[in-house]
Amino acid sequence: MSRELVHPDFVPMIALAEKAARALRTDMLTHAHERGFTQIQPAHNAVFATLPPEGARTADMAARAGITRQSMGEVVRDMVRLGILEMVPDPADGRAKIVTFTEEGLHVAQQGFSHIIDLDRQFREEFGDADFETTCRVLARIQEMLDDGLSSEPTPASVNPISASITRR
Amino acid sequence: MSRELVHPDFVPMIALAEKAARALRTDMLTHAHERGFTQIQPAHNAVFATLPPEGARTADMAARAGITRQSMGEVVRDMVRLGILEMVPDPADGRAKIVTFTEEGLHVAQQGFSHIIDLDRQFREEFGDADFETTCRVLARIQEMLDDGLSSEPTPASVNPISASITRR
DNA sequence: TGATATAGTAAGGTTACCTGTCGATTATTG
DNA sequence: CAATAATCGACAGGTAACCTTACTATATCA
Repeated sequence: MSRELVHPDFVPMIALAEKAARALRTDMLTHAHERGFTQIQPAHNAVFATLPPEGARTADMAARAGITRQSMGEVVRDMVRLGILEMVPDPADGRAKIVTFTEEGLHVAQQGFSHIIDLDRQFREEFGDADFETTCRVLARIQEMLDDGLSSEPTPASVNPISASITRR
Repeated sequence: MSRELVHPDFVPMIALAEKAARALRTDMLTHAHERGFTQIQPAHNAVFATLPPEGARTADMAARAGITRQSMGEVVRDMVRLGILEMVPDPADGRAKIVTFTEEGLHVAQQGFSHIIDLDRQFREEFGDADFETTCRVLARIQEMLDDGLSSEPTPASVNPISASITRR
Protein backbone atom coordinates (compact mmCIF):
# COMPACT_ATOMS: atom_id res chain seq x y z
CA MET A 1 0.00 0.00 0.00
CA SER A 2 1.25 3.43 -0.97
CA ARG A 3 1.44 6.35 1.39
CA GLU A 4 1.35 8.78 -1.51
CA LEU A 5 -1.25 11.54 -1.60
CA VAL A 6 -2.72 12.63 -4.93
CA HIS A 7 -2.77 16.41 -4.63
CA PRO A 8 -4.58 18.73 -7.01
CA ASP A 9 -2.06 20.36 -9.35
CA PHE A 10 -4.02 23.62 -9.36
CA VAL A 11 -5.22 26.17 -6.83
CA PRO A 12 -8.66 24.93 -5.75
CA MET A 13 -11.70 27.11 -6.25
CA ILE A 14 -12.43 26.88 -2.52
CA ALA A 15 -9.06 28.50 -1.75
CA LEU A 16 -9.57 31.24 -4.34
CA ALA A 17 -13.10 32.02 -3.21
CA GLU A 18 -12.21 31.95 0.46
CA LYS A 19 -9.23 34.25 0.03
CA ALA A 20 -11.08 36.70 -2.19
CA ALA A 21 -14.02 36.76 0.23
CA ARG A 22 -11.70 37.29 3.16
CA ALA A 23 -9.85 40.10 1.38
CA LEU A 24 -13.15 41.79 0.50
CA ARG A 25 -14.44 41.46 4.06
CA THR A 26 -11.24 42.90 5.47
CA ASP A 27 -11.28 45.70 2.93
CA MET A 28 -14.85 46.70 3.72
CA LEU A 29 -14.13 46.77 7.44
CA THR A 30 -10.83 48.59 7.08
CA HIS A 31 -12.46 51.12 4.81
CA ALA A 32 -15.20 51.84 7.34
CA HIS A 33 -12.63 52.22 10.10
CA GLU A 34 -10.50 54.52 7.95
CA ARG A 35 -13.53 56.69 7.30
CA GLY A 36 -13.88 57.15 11.05
CA PHE A 37 -16.50 54.49 11.76
CA THR A 38 -14.22 52.57 14.08
CA GLN A 39 -17.04 50.98 16.04
CA ILE A 40 -18.09 48.76 13.12
CA GLN A 41 -17.49 45.03 13.61
CA PRO A 42 -17.64 42.14 11.13
CA ALA A 43 -20.89 40.84 12.59
CA HIS A 44 -22.63 44.12 11.73
CA ASN A 45 -22.54 43.18 8.08
CA ALA A 46 -25.56 40.92 8.57
CA VAL A 47 -27.53 44.06 9.42
CA PHE A 48 -26.26 46.27 6.58
CA ALA A 49 -27.04 43.44 4.16
CA THR A 50 -30.64 42.95 5.32
CA LEU A 51 -31.98 46.22 6.74
CA PRO A 52 -33.89 48.30 4.17
CA PRO A 53 -34.08 52.09 4.62
CA GLU A 54 -37.71 51.89 5.75
CA GLY A 55 -36.85 49.49 8.58
CA ALA A 56 -37.60 45.84 9.34
CA ARG A 57 -38.09 43.30 12.12
CA THR A 58 -35.16 41.35 13.50
CA ALA A 59 -36.96 38.09 12.72
CA ASP A 60 -37.20 38.97 9.03
CA MET A 61 -33.63 40.24 8.92
CA ALA A 62 -32.42 37.03 10.54
CA ALA A 63 -34.21 34.93 7.95
CA ARG A 64 -32.69 36.95 5.11
CA ALA A 65 -29.19 36.83 6.65
CA GLY A 66 -29.40 33.11 7.30
CA ILE A 67 -28.79 33.34 11.05
CA THR A 68 -31.05 32.80 14.07
CA ARG A 69 -33.48 35.38 15.46
CA GLN A 70 -31.46 35.38 18.67
CA SER A 71 -28.17 36.12 16.95
CA MET A 72 -29.66 38.90 14.87
CA GLY A 73 -31.30 40.29 17.99
CA GLU A 74 -27.96 40.41 19.76
CA VAL A 75 -26.22 42.16 16.86
CA VAL A 76 -29.04 44.67 16.57
CA ARG A 77 -29.01 45.46 20.31
CA ASP A 78 -25.25 45.95 20.07
CA MET A 79 -25.68 48.39 17.20
CA VAL A 80 -28.40 50.23 19.12
CA ARG A 81 -25.92 50.62 21.98
CA LEU A 82 -23.43 52.04 19.45
CA GLY A 83 -25.96 54.55 18.14
CA ILE A 84 -26.23 53.01 14.67
CA LEU A 85 -29.75 51.58 14.98
CA GLU A 86 -33.01 52.38 16.71
CA MET A 87 -35.83 50.05 17.73
CA VAL A 88 -39.38 51.27 18.08
CA PRO A 89 -42.45 49.21 18.93
CA ASP A 90 -44.49 48.24 15.89
CA PRO A 91 -47.85 50.03 16.26
CA ALA A 92 -49.45 47.29 14.17
CA ASP A 93 -48.12 44.35 16.22
CA GLY A 94 -47.61 44.47 19.97
CA ARG A 95 -44.99 41.71 19.86
CA ALA A 96 -42.78 43.29 17.24
CA LYS A 97 -40.29 46.13 17.13
CA ILE A 98 -39.16 47.92 14.01
CA VAL A 99 -35.45 48.39 13.49
CA THR A 100 -34.24 51.48 11.62
CA PHE A 101 -30.98 53.30 11.04
CA THR A 102 -30.18 56.35 13.12
CA GLU A 103 -28.79 59.38 11.31
CA GLU A 104 -25.27 58.11 12.03
CA GLY A 105 -26.27 54.61 10.95
CA LEU A 106 -27.35 56.04 7.62
CA HIS A 107 -23.92 57.62 7.19
CA VAL A 108 -22.21 54.32 7.96
CA ALA A 109 -24.45 52.41 5.59
CA GLN A 110 -24.05 55.00 2.86
CA GLN A 111 -20.27 54.84 3.16
CA GLY A 112 -20.38 51.06 2.86
CA PHE A 113 -22.67 51.03 -0.16
CA SER A 114 -20.56 53.71 -1.84
CA HIS A 115 -17.47 51.60 -1.33
CA ILE A 116 -19.20 48.54 -2.78
CA ILE A 117 -20.14 50.58 -5.84
CA ASP A 118 -16.58 51.89 -6.08
CA LEU A 119 -15.10 48.39 -5.88
CA ASP A 120 -17.44 47.25 -8.64
CA ARG A 121 -16.18 50.09 -10.84
CA GLN A 122 -12.54 49.25 -10.10
CA PHE A 123 -13.07 45.58 -10.91
CA ARG A 124 -14.78 46.40 -14.20
CA GLU A 125 -11.87 48.66 -15.10
CA GLU A 126 -9.34 45.99 -14.21
CA PHE A 127 -10.96 42.98 -15.87
CA GLY A 128 -13.38 44.43 -18.39
CA ASP A 129 -17.14 44.08 -18.15
CA ALA A 130 -17.24 40.69 -19.86
CA ASP A 131 -14.74 38.88 -17.65
CA PHE A 132 -16.06 40.50 -14.50
CA GLU A 133 -19.63 39.53 -15.31
CA THR A 134 -18.49 36.02 -16.17
CA THR A 135 -16.98 35.78 -12.70
CA CYS A 136 -20.17 36.99 -11.06
CA ARG A 137 -22.24 34.52 -13.02
CA VAL A 138 -19.90 31.61 -12.29
CA LEU A 139 -19.82 32.36 -8.55
CA ALA A 140 -23.59 32.61 -8.34
CA ARG A 141 -23.98 29.36 -10.25
CA ILE A 142 -21.40 27.53 -8.14
CA GLN A 143 -23.41 28.44 -5.08
CA GLU A 144 -26.58 27.20 -6.77
CA MET A 145 -25.00 23.93 -7.87
CA LEU A 146 -23.71 23.14 -4.40
CA ASP A 147 -26.81 24.22 -2.50
CA ASP A 148 -29.03 22.20 -4.84
CA GLY A 149 -26.99 19.06 -4.41
CA LEU A 150 -27.18 19.16 -0.63
CA SER A 151 -30.47 17.53 0.24
CA SER A 152 -30.68 15.23 -2.78
CA GLU A 153 -27.52 13.26 -1.96
CA PRO A 154 -28.45 9.69 -1.07
CA THR A 155 -25.47 9.44 1.33
CA PRO A 156 -24.41 5.90 0.42
CA ALA A 157 -21.96 5.38 3.26
CA SER A 158 -21.70 1.66 2.61
CA VAL A 159 -20.57 2.32 -0.95
CA ASN A 160 -17.12 3.39 0.17
CA PRO A 161 -15.16 0.45 1.56
CA ILE A 162 -12.35 2.66 2.86
CA SER A 163 -14.46 4.91 5.01
CA ALA A 164 -16.65 1.99 6.06
CA SER A 165 -13.63 0.14 7.40
CA ILE A 166 -12.09 3.14 9.08
CA THR A 167 -14.75 5.27 10.54
CA ARG A 168 -15.93 3.45 13.63
CA ARG A 169 -13.96 4.43 16.68
CA MET B 1 -31.27 66.62 4.18
CA SER B 2 -32.40 63.41 2.59
CA ARG B 3 -32.69 60.16 4.47
CA GLU B 4 -32.36 58.22 1.24
CA LEU B 5 -29.75 55.49 0.89
CA VAL B 6 -28.04 54.95 -2.43
CA HIS B 7 -28.00 51.17 -2.75
CA PRO B 8 -25.99 49.25 -5.33
CA ASP B 9 -28.31 48.04 -8.09
CA PHE B 10 -26.33 44.82 -8.48
CA VAL B 11 -25.31 41.87 -6.32
CA PRO B 12 -21.98 42.90 -4.79
CA MET B 13 -18.91 40.78 -5.42
CA ILE B 14 -18.47 40.41 -1.65
CA ALA B 15 -21.86 38.74 -1.40
CA LEU B 16 -21.15 36.45 -4.35
CA ALA B 17 -17.70 35.45 -3.10
CA GLU B 18 -18.86 34.94 0.45
CA LYS B 19 -21.81 32.76 -0.53
CA ALA B 20 -19.77 30.69 -2.98
CA ALA B 21 -17.01 30.22 -0.40
CA ARG B 22 -19.53 29.23 2.23
CA ALA B 23 -21.22 26.76 -0.10
CA LEU B 24 -17.86 25.22 -0.99
CA ARG B 25 -16.83 24.96 2.65
CA THR B 26 -20.13 23.32 3.59
CA ASP B 27 -19.88 20.98 0.62
CA MET B 28 -16.37 19.85 1.51
CA LEU B 29 -17.35 19.17 5.11
CA THR B 30 -20.62 17.45 4.21
CA HIS B 31 -18.80 15.32 1.68
CA ALA B 32 -16.24 14.19 4.26
CA HIS B 33 -19.01 13.38 6.73
CA GLU B 34 -20.96 11.46 4.10
CA ARG B 35 -17.88 9.40 3.31
CA GLY B 36 -17.80 8.34 6.93
CA PHE B 37 -15.27 10.83 8.27
CA THR B 38 -17.73 12.35 10.72
CA GLN B 39 -15.06 13.58 13.10
CA ILE B 40 -13.81 16.23 10.67
CA GLN B 41 -14.47 19.84 11.74
CA PRO B 42 -14.19 23.09 9.76
CA ALA B 43 -11.07 24.14 11.63
CA HIS B 44 -9.26 21.03 10.39
CA ASN B 45 -9.09 22.56 6.95
CA ALA B 46 -6.13 24.70 8.01
CA VAL B 47 -4.19 21.45 8.48
CA PHE B 48 -5.24 19.76 5.24
CA ALA B 49 -4.32 22.92 3.37
CA THR B 50 -0.81 23.22 4.86
CA LEU B 51 0.46 19.76 5.83
CA PRO B 52 2.57 18.11 3.09
CA PRO B 53 2.76 14.28 2.96
CA GLU B 54 6.30 14.30 4.34
CA GLY B 55 5.21 16.21 7.45
CA ALA B 56 5.87 19.69 8.84
CA ARG B 57 6.14 21.74 12.01
CA THR B 58 3.10 23.47 13.47
CA ALA B 59 4.90 26.82 13.35
CA ASP B 60 5.42 26.53 9.58
CA MET B 61 1.88 25.30 9.02
CA ALA B 62 0.53 28.20 11.06
CA ALA B 63 2.48 30.69 8.96
CA ARG B 64 1.16 29.17 5.74
CA ALA B 65 -2.42 29.05 7.04
CA GLY B 66 -2.28 32.63 8.29
CA ILE B 67 -3.15 31.77 11.91
CA THR B 68 -1.11 31.81 15.13
CA ARG B 69 1.24 29.04 16.26
CA GLN B 70 -1.01 28.52 19.26
CA SER B 71 -4.18 28.08 17.21
CA MET B 72 -2.51 25.66 14.84
CA GLY B 73 -1.08 23.78 17.80
CA GLU B 74 -4.52 23.38 19.28
CA VAL B 75 -6.05 22.13 16.03
CA VAL B 76 -3.18 19.69 15.54
CA ARG B 77 -3.48 18.31 19.08
CA ASP B 78 -7.20 17.87 18.50
CA MET B 79 -6.54 15.91 15.31
CA VAL B 80 -3.95 13.79 17.09
CA ARG B 81 -6.62 12.94 19.66
CA LEU B 82 -8.92 11.95 16.77
CA GLY B 83 -6.29 9.68 15.26
CA ILE B 84 -5.78 11.77 12.11
CA LEU B 85 -2.30 13.11 12.89
CA GLU B 86 0.83 12.05 14.72
CA MET B 87 3.53 14.20 16.32
CA VAL B 88 7.06 12.91 16.71
CA PRO B 89 10.03 14.83 18.11
CA ASP B 90 12.28 16.25 15.41
CA PRO B 91 15.61 14.41 15.75
CA ALA B 92 17.37 17.43 14.27
CA ASP B 93 15.86 20.00 16.65
CA GLY B 94 15.04 19.32 20.27
CA ARG B 95 12.42 22.06 20.38
CA ALA B 96 10.48 20.92 17.38
CA LYS B 97 7.98 18.16 16.64
CA ILE B 98 7.11 16.88 13.21
CA VAL B 99 3.43 16.51 12.36
CA THR B 100 2.41 13.77 9.92
CA PHE B 101 -0.79 12.06 8.83
CA THR B 102 -1.70 8.71 10.33
CA GLU B 103 -2.91 6.02 7.94
CA GLU B 104 -6.48 7.16 8.61
CA GLY B 105 -5.45 10.79 8.19
CA LEU B 106 -4.12 9.94 4.75
CA HIS B 107 -7.49 8.46 3.82
CA VAL B 108 -9.29 11.59 5.00
CA ALA B 109 -6.91 13.86 3.13
CA GLN B 110 -7.09 11.76 -0.02
CA GLN B 111 -10.86 11.86 0.04
CA GLY B 112 -10.77 15.65 0.36
CA PHE B 113 -8.27 16.16 -2.44
CA SER B 114 -10.23 13.79 -4.68
CA HIS B 115 -13.36 15.79 -4.07
CA ILE B 116 -11.56 19.03 -4.87
CA ILE B 117 -10.38 17.52 -8.15
CA ASP B 118 -13.89 16.29 -8.87
CA LEU B 119 -15.41 19.71 -8.21
CA ASP B 120 -12.89 21.28 -10.58
CA ARG B 121 -13.94 18.83 -13.29
CA GLN B 122 -17.64 19.57 -12.69
CA PHE B 123 -17.07 23.32 -12.87
CA ARG B 124 -15.12 23.04 -16.11
CA GLU B 125 -17.95 20.98 -17.56
CA GLU B 126 -20.56 23.48 -16.45
CA PHE B 127 -18.83 26.70 -17.48
CA GLY B 128 -16.23 25.68 -20.03
CA ASP B 129 -12.50 25.95 -19.46
CA ALA B 130 -12.27 29.58 -20.58
CA ASP B 131 -14.95 31.02 -18.29
CA PHE B 132 -13.84 28.90 -15.36
CA GLU B 133 -10.24 29.97 -15.74
CA THR B 134 -11.33 33.59 -16.10
CA THR B 135 -13.10 33.26 -12.77
CA CYS B 136 -10.03 31.78 -11.11
CA ARG B 137 -7.82 34.54 -12.50
CA VAL B 138 -10.23 37.30 -11.47
CA LEU B 139 -10.59 35.96 -7.93
CA ALA B 140 -6.84 35.66 -7.46
CA ARG B 141 -6.33 39.16 -8.82
CA ILE B 142 -9.07 40.64 -6.62
CA GLN B 143 -7.29 39.24 -3.60
CA GLU B 144 -4.01 40.70 -4.84
CA MET B 145 -5.50 44.13 -5.51
CA LEU B 146 -7.07 44.35 -2.08
CA ASP B 147 -4.12 42.95 -0.14
CA ASP B 148 -1.75 45.32 -1.95
CA GLY B 149 -3.81 48.36 -1.16
CA LEU B 150 -3.92 47.63 2.54
CA SER B 151 -0.69 49.06 3.89
CA SER B 152 -0.31 51.85 1.36
CA GLU B 153 -3.49 53.67 2.36
CA PRO B 154 -2.63 56.98 4.00
CA THR B 155 -5.78 56.83 6.15
CA PRO B 156 -6.83 60.47 5.70
CA ALA B 157 -9.44 60.56 8.43
CA SER B 158 -9.65 64.34 8.35
CA VAL B 159 -10.48 64.25 4.66
CA ASN B 160 -14.01 63.09 5.36
CA PRO B 161 -16.04 65.80 7.07
CA ILE B 162 -18.94 63.48 7.74
CA SER B 163 -17.02 60.82 9.59
CA ALA B 164 -14.90 63.45 11.32
CA SER B 165 -18.01 65.10 12.72
CA ILE B 166 -19.71 61.91 13.71
CA THR B 167 -17.22 59.48 15.00
CA ARG B 168 -16.33 60.79 18.43
CA ARG B 169 -18.55 59.40 21.10
C1' DT C 1 29.34 32.10 27.34
C1' DG C 2 25.78 34.95 27.74
C1' DA C 3 22.03 37.33 24.99
C1' DT C 4 18.59 36.45 21.89
C1' DA C 5 15.50 33.89 18.94
C1' DT C 6 12.47 29.99 18.14
C1' DA C 7 9.40 25.57 19.08
C1' DG C 8 5.68 24.06 21.39
C1' DT C 9 2.39 24.70 25.20
C1' DA C 10 -0.70 26.61 28.89
C1' DA C 11 -4.12 29.83 30.39
C1' DG C 12 -7.48 32.88 29.61
C1' DG C 13 -10.13 36.18 26.59
C1' DT C 14 -13.06 37.54 22.44
C1' DT C 15 -16.17 37.09 18.66
C1' DA C 16 -19.84 35.28 16.37
C1' DC C 17 -22.52 32.27 16.21
C1' DC C 18 -25.69 28.34 18.42
C1' DT C 19 -29.79 25.92 21.40
C1' DG C 20 -33.27 26.08 24.86
C1' DT C 21 -36.48 28.69 27.22
C1' DC C 22 -39.43 32.44 28.62
C1' DG C 23 -43.34 36.00 28.88
C1' DA C 24 -46.10 38.76 25.99
C1' DT C 25 -48.93 39.15 22.17
C1' DT C 26 -51.33 37.74 18.10
C1' DA C 27 -53.54 34.30 15.07
C1' DT C 28 -56.22 30.08 14.54
C1' DT C 29 -59.64 26.92 15.35
C1' DG C 30 -62.99 23.77 17.58
C1' DC D 1 -65.48 33.03 22.04
C1' DA D 2 -62.46 30.56 24.59
C1' DA D 3 -58.68 27.54 24.23
C1' DT D 4 -54.73 26.51 21.74
C1' DA D 5 -51.02 27.35 18.74
C1' DA D 6 -47.76 30.33 16.58
C1' DT D 7 -44.67 34.27 16.65
C1' DC D 8 -42.08 38.27 18.65
C1' DG D 9 -38.11 39.83 21.12
C1' DA D 10 -35.21 38.70 25.00
C1' DC D 11 -32.45 36.00 28.46
C1' DA D 12 -29.26 32.35 29.80
C1' DG D 13 -25.86 29.47 28.76
C1' DG D 14 -22.92 26.85 25.44
C1' DT D 15 -19.51 26.18 21.62
C1' DA D 16 -16.07 26.72 17.82
C1' DA D 17 -12.39 29.04 16.21
C1' DC D 18 -9.77 32.07 16.66
C1' DC D 19 -6.75 35.61 19.62
C1' DT D 20 -3.00 37.57 23.28
C1' DT D 21 0.10 36.93 27.00
C1' DA D 22 3.30 34.26 29.27
C1' DC D 23 6.14 30.26 30.02
C1' DT D 24 9.86 26.39 29.45
C1' DA D 25 13.14 24.08 26.66
C1' DT D 26 16.21 24.23 23.12
C1' DA D 27 19.06 26.43 19.55
C1' DT D 28 21.92 30.05 17.53
C1' DC D 29 24.91 33.89 17.44
C1' DA D 30 28.10 37.75 18.94
